[in-house]
Amino acid sequence: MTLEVSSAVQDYAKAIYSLEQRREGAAVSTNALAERLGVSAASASSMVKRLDGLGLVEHAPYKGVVLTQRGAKVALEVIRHHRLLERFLAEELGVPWDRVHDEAEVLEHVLSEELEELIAAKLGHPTIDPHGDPIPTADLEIVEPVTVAMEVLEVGARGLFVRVSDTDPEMLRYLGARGIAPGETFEIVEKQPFGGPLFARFGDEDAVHPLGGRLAAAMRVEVGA
Amino acid sequence: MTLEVSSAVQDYAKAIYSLEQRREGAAVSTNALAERLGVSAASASSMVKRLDGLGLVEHAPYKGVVLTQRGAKVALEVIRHHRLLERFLAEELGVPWDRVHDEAEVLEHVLSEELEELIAAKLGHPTIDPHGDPIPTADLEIVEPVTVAMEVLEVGARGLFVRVSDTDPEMLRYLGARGIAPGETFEIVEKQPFGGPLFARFGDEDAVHPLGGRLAAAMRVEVGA
DNA sequence: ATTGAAATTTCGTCTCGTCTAAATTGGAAG
DNA sequence: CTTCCAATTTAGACGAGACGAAATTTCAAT
Repeated sequence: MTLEVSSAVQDYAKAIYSLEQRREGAAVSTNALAERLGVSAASASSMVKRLDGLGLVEHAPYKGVVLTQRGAKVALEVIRHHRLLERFLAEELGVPWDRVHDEAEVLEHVLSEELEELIAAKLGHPTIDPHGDPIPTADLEIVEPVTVAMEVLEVGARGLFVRVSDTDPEMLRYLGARGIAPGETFEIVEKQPFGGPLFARFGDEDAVHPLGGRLAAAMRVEVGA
Repeated sequence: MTLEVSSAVQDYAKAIYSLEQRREGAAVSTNALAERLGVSAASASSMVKRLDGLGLVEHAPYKGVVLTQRGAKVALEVIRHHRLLERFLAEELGVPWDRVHDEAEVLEHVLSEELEELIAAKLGHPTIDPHGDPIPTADLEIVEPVTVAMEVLEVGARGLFVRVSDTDPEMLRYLGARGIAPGETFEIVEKQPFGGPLFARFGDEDAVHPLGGRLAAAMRVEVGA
């Protein structure tokens, strides 16, 4: 068995963590993991065995995988690095928000703990990244806010646009070009039937933006207020 | 033959470049390379073959290795990353100068060209790093200033402390604790015989500092007023 | 209960970068 | 001109991480 928590191991831990979130804590299938990471099912399967050997996951063969305490710690450490870096790149270096994800994806694995701390301090210990994703604290606590997809809302709903997936640059550029970012309040002014687009006003702007398809699914909001 | 310029390949190119500098352009021996990188001679030998296959070096078996144009470009790109990062870490994040080297050593391999440019711009396109080493320009030109080791100087010599190796944190902490950094003028006030230490005054301070052994060898200076 | 498709794992192989041990070469000293 | 030593290269192996193909398991549908 191996002893090192390599970049690859970190990526697997992060992916499992993220898939566990989505599936409400249920075991993560090898296939889902493979797809998420863009590797073959065979690769994911053998890597899962390694993670098990490292004590980072519980693996019930053919039944999926669940992070252990230690595995979650590895994942949250990398996620903290990733989101702090995204925030840092956006805020201190002016990297456009549709590109911070890819940059952070490689930097996250080589960020030392000292540098992590210096960056966090410089930013004033932020709690969310540019896409609205929460940043785990230094002792790896994280609060996932309860949100719903924008697409489920009905006309008249008001709320706060909270977060959006950081993985699709296209989508982020689209939102960015229209000045729509997490932190804005909104109101649904119209909704087309049969899963059609909805139309929303953001902040105190007059403009009404059509939101449909994958976009309305990716945008997470807090309702009420 | 392989096609990728991996981190390892970059490290070898960088090491060869640095050893070529030291040996005034002469071919670099496999042994010197191995020692520099902390790997076995066998590893260096096989890697040299790969670099040759990649067109990054000319390898005359048993005679040593010389960087090609392409190889030098790879080396200078990494050196630019390294030194820009050192400067950035020191200036923007307050990393102590004896630690910037190790941080930069890993970050240099994952820095994108966009980020490199943003960092350079933010720093105002600096030409030297915190240890006084010149930073290659964006089109990879570099000017190595002509310097001599401080240890060869005689009493009465005046000049400018220009650079010091970034690889020995101990040494850097020692100098830092005494407020001695590249950019300071100095004057030699005393020199002990038989390769003994010399004594120098820096800047407009009154304090006289003894400098001997590896320290006086590592400090590079420009002489003459 | 049986069967068949889908998910998963196993098997054998590949590249990268390292190692040790063994073979080879070059050059200096006699 | 030989001999011998140090430097170098070759040979063989390994671990990490990936792959495709083949075997296995699960599970839903009959």
